[in-house]
Amino acid sequence: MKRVLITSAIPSVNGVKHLGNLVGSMLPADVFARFCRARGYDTLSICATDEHGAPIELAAAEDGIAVKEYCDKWHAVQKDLGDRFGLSWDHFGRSSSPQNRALTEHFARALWKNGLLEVRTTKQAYSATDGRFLPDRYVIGTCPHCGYDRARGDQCENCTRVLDPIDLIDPRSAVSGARDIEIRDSQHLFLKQSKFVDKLRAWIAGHVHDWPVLVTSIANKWLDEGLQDRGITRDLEWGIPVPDDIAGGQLKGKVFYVWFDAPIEYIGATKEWADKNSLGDDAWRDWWYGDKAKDVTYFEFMGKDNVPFHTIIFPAMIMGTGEPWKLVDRLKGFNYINYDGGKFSTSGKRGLFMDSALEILPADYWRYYLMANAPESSDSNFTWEHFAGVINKDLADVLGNFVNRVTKFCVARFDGKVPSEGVYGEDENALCAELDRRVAQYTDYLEALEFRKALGELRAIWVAANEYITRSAPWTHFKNDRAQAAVGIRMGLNLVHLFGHLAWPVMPNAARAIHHAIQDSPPVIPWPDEPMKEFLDQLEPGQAINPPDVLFAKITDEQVADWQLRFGGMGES
RNA sequence: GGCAGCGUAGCUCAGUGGUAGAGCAGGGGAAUCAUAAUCCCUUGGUCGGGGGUUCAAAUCCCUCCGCUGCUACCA
Repeated sequence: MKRVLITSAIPSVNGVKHLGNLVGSMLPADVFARFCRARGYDTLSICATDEHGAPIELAAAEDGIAVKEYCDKWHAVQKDLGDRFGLSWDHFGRSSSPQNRALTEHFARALWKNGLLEVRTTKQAYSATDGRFLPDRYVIGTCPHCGYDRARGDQCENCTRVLDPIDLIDPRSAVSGARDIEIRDSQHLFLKQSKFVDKLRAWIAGHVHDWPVLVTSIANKWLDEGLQDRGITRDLEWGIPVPDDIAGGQLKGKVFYVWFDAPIEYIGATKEWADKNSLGDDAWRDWWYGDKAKDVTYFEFMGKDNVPFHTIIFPAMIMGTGEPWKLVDRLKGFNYINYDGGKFSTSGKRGLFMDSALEILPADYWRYYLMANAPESSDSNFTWEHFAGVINKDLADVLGNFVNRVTKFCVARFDGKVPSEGVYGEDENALCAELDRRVAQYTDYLEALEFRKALGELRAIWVAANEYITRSAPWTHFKNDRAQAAVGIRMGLNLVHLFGHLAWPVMPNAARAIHHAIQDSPPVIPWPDEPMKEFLDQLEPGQAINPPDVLFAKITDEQVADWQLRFGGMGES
């Protein structure tokens, strides 16, 4: 059986994610995972919260709670929102887990043993008032180039020049405002990325045809600019401590850089999953390690900001262990979705976040819209008018109304049972032939991770059903040829049944409601692989149906106006 | 500054050498089962500007303009 491993870039634990975060990683990963399960593949879908890094430490401090407590709280919130969005992870882990700590230590030891890590002394900003080293971006001061007085230590926002905290005039702590910034020596571990350039280049060259241009161009850009060795430890309290047996204990009290342990958490979370279900070590290792994992196809989903970490640093780490860990096979990167012409912003609370999205509409509305307009070839733009137009036309009018008109007619004229009279003729054969093509195309697009095109094809399938029922016109035939009307409605009901199957990866709840109009559905609604002539002729005549209530309520102009007001935006960023 | 992506119909986007496309919006018609939902026909573009290669360019090359992103301690 085909084995498919799916990971989505792990979201930072701090706060509720916005729709931009969702559309580039978690949502497409879930649509694909559901599709794979529907096709009967052996599928493992993994995500987690990324719980390390200076911003998280500082956010906890701001809330006046311990970092552990902060992470517990927001992990639970994100898990709950994921569940409510229908994200069907096999496991939603935590990068702070003991499993990830053990694996991170393992990776570091293997890299150390292979001579691919080295200790270097770096100059770091330190504030005695804060009692801590400050990451570059947490030192602010006056830009030496343009005089902007709130330049960050890593870059001046005003003139965009890249800076070093040492360059700043009148430097101060962004945490406390303290001015006692001094530069101290600090020792850190560096990953000798420069040793991997040729290997990485060859590996990436092998994927120019199955990765998006976006991904290979970002990866090659990093290689072309020359890979610098990268610091993989930080002077922080919260994180995975560097074990004493590395570098003779010189790094006591330091933790690994968040981007060192975060990708390892894909593996860590898989071990968490195995442990939680008492499956034993082989259960997780067979997905990731050695010969048993060779038949696994590994898919990663992420926004473009994550691409360098997944095409350069993490692969270098894996290659550097010299151990047979799985490298990604298919890397799907996404651009950004903008909100009313500006950026989504977590800190600026601009845009639409997962919790408020669910307050106003069910998850499936968002799932459909976001995948149908996924930012695959370039950034895309969310506007309330466009959103309402798509939902109303595609979901309410084309799909929802089809289900409604067919089931209502069946109740009114055929006693709410699948009619038995008549036999399929030329029109039905032609429809089956068309749907054979279209369903195959839809399937191919999903296999190819072309979500926007896939959903366009799904929509075309719904349109084909409306065209058929118009040609078939059972409401006309009913008056003098009941058998002819029965054929149209029987096919109509079979089409509704088909829609329940086809929509499930994208809209699991709506798909279930549609399927329920015909009959109960299994937990995983399987993919309709058989010829349409068979699939669309399988409902038992005489079987009772359950006409649903309105499946998709239309969005009114008043709602659009209300939401625009409530969620701000309107072009300002 | 450097690099990358993008620029095609009013809007959102397909289209990598061979007669400019889809959906939505707009216009006309049909139908009346249905959430006034559907179906058919249709208006609409010198493919960001300019130059070049070619029998042929939205597509390849050069150049300019615009938007967006990245630029390694924000993930």
